[in-house]
Amino acid sequence: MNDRVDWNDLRERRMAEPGVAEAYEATRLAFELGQEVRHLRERNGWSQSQLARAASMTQSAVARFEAGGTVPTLAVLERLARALDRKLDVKFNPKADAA
Amino acid sequence: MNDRVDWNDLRERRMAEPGVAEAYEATRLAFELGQEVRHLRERNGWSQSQLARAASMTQSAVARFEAGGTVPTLAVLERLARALDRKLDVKFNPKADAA
DNA sequence: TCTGCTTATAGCATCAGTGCTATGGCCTGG
DNA sequence: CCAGGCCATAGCACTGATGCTATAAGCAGA
Repeated sequence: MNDRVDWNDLRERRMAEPGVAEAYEATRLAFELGQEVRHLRERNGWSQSQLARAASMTQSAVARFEAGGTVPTLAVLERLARALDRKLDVKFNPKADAA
Repeated sequence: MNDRVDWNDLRERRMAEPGVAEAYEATRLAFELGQEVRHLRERNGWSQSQLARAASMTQSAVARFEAGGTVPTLAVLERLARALDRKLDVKFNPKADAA
């Protein structure tokens, strides 16, 4: 879906930067969250515009987010979760027993 | 420990604003995360400075965060998780079966 | 009491995420 | 062929989160 995208490059370049191993994780997380949201949204048969409305944001913001174009804010994630009728969970789990 | 703090006020006022129910959640989450980190940190017998070093940030940033002064970024949470030898988990769980 | 370590805040600069608006490309149904 | 809906991006302004530096207060311990 994103072949000539520009953010893929951006992301890859970001994750390649030296000493940014942690940032890499954040970027990866952002990407995964984006995919999850897209998944949930499609599961509900909603368009980006609809989700946007439900989450008090714009279609462009949703697109940007789903594409992993930015590392989302907790506030945004919260709104999306609400819109998707989910519960946003953020926690520090022991490495071993991953969730 | 934060009696004459200023952020408590700030936070409370934030959460009181009308139509900011979602933002409220984010603020609350930030607060809880701050407490959790503080807890973990103290459990390890570390000072804010030490944690800061380990997480590539400054003592002031850690203090601000622990006090719930700001809604943290995923990047920061990620770094803190690493420093505390934890795994940052962010997910959209079904409301019913809370985590 | 002076020293040193710890936490709480304050400014200030900078960067990144969001909102908003506007396209462009794609597809599908008139 | 045109209209309309959907998604990907762009450009711009604004706001908020961080980093950095410096300082004040509280608390030992020498």
